[in-house]
Amino acid sequence: MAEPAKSSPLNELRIALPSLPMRLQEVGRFVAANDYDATTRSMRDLAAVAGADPAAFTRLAKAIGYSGWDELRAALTEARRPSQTSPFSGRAKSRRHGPDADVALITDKLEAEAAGLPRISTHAIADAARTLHEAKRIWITGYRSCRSVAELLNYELRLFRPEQVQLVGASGPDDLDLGAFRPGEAVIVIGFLPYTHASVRVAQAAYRAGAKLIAIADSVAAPMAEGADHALLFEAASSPGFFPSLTGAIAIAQSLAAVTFSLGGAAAKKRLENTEARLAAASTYVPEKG
Amino acid sequence: MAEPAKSSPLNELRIALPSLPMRLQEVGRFVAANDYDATTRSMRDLAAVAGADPAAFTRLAKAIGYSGWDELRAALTEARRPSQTSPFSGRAKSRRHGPDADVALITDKLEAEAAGLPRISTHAIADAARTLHEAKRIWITGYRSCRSVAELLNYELRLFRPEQVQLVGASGPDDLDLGAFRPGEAVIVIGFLPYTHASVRVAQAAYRAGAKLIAIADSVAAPMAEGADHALLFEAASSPGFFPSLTGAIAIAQSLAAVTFSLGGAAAKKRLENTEARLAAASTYVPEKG
DNA sequence: TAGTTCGTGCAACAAATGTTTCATGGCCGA
DNA sequence: TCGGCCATGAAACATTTGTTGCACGAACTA
Repeated sequence: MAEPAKSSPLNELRIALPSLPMRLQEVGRFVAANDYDATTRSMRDLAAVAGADPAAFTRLAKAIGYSGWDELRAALTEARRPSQTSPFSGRAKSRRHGPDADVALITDKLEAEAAGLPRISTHAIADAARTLHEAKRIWITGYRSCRSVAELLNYELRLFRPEQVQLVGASGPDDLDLGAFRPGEAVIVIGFLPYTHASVRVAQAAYRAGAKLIAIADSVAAPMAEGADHALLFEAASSPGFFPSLTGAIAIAQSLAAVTFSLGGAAAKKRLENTEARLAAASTYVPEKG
Repeated sequence: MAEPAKSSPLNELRIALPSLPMRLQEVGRFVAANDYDATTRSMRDLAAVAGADPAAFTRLAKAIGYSGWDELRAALTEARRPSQTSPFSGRAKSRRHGPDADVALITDKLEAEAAGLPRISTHAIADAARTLHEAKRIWITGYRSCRSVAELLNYELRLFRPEQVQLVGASGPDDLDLGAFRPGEAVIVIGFLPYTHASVRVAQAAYRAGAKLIAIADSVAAPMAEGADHALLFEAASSPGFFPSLTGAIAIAQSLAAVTFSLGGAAAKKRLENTEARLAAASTYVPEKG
């Protein structure tokens, strides 16, 4: 009993998938991966592309609780209906109690974050990327929740500049790295209110060492942004009483990496391809099914 | 001759409309206004809704240059295919050279990400949060770039449930943790295309152990989302040639943490306050200046 | 080992689809 | 007013659709 929410037909399919016979799993995955074609093409067409028996689709539909393929397809069709883009469009925002309160809370949060993204200064990011491009070495710092942003940046930059990018504190105490800053290098510090002492120390160390400083922060008043060569600002403030939002910081980090890669030109592309080839060779990834 | 650009079937229809017989105009307008149903429902269904003769649809198709209704519908279907991820397709996207190219690139990226955020299923997040709330223990997994999301989630959840949240692989090889999954616990897996083998293994381990599985992924077709109790989907596809976007995943993670905290009520609030007090006492943060 | 169940492909089935034909009715020009 | 033309709806058509019954083979049980 207590079905876990029959929300969408794709969901039901996904949930039931592991307990299905092998061939039904195959066609089920095919439907999940090509749900648009599932709603528009005929069963036999799908079977031909998927390399399966037409009957399998009927059986699949019945296996997950529908009377037949027609009914499943109708459900998929309704789920994809474009006018349904915002099922909450009413925006009643009852906000009172019950589960709806939580939903409204998320909706508000997402909308606020979506609104904040376009406010990011793209020119500042482009300038900062140029600094990164010219840097002999790149240090990245982030503490507490900002550590996740720092690590993402570290990961993406290392994809095409593996030897020159390093996370501060990755291979020992931070203090060791702080002494290693040199002119011609770039230091990225990520942080927002309340600011950690450690991040401020990094910023100061970068300043003293004559390294370029790029601050990703929530305010020009942030201590680590003071005197930074580049200040990339995002909006962290969100629904009161909750953790600040890192969505903007992540968006900045990703854009920064993308532009830096773009500036890297053919050389960066080559490096990235090498990295990807190495990962593929190690069979890190699940092969895509044609 | 000299067709005025056969861009989209809807366009051809619109252009040819005035020169058509009255009843064909009616049907044509109906198709233009309900093109989604035109691609999914049958000709007779449409005729019933439009209050017209089924044959009119065939005649309409032939009147604007198609061999029949099937061919027109196929054209409409292709025109609506979602793989053309750019709803802004108009977008001249000068993209030429110079510094403006980079700026335009970031702007596009941010806009696309902002558009993707409201499409996240808030109900699914609320449901998943309820599962987390009831879980005796919470495991979090993410590899490669998704590790940053996993760590953010780990950080935020540990703020108010320190003893019950753990990053898979944080204290030794992953395999040790995989064997520790138990019924009544929750496992969160984050990943997108290309999927790592490791993340799929975690999902399977969770399934076998009878633990609740929450998948944060870019598609219902993601291997780790199969059979998951909750699938939270975001859009990772971004500007071609660049890394997939994690903005959506971060937004989901933050919302999940926020709602879970909200469900925790007074107890969670108390825990969070304790944690904050401890951090402040260690003078981790720079004091705010009044 | 023998018996049973279950998954799977093939082929035949009835229903539904798109198309065509035909008859009707209105319109315009002679 | 008559005759040809075209638009239109209804019905018959061949095709395609989704479905189901059946047979074969693998996996499991006793």
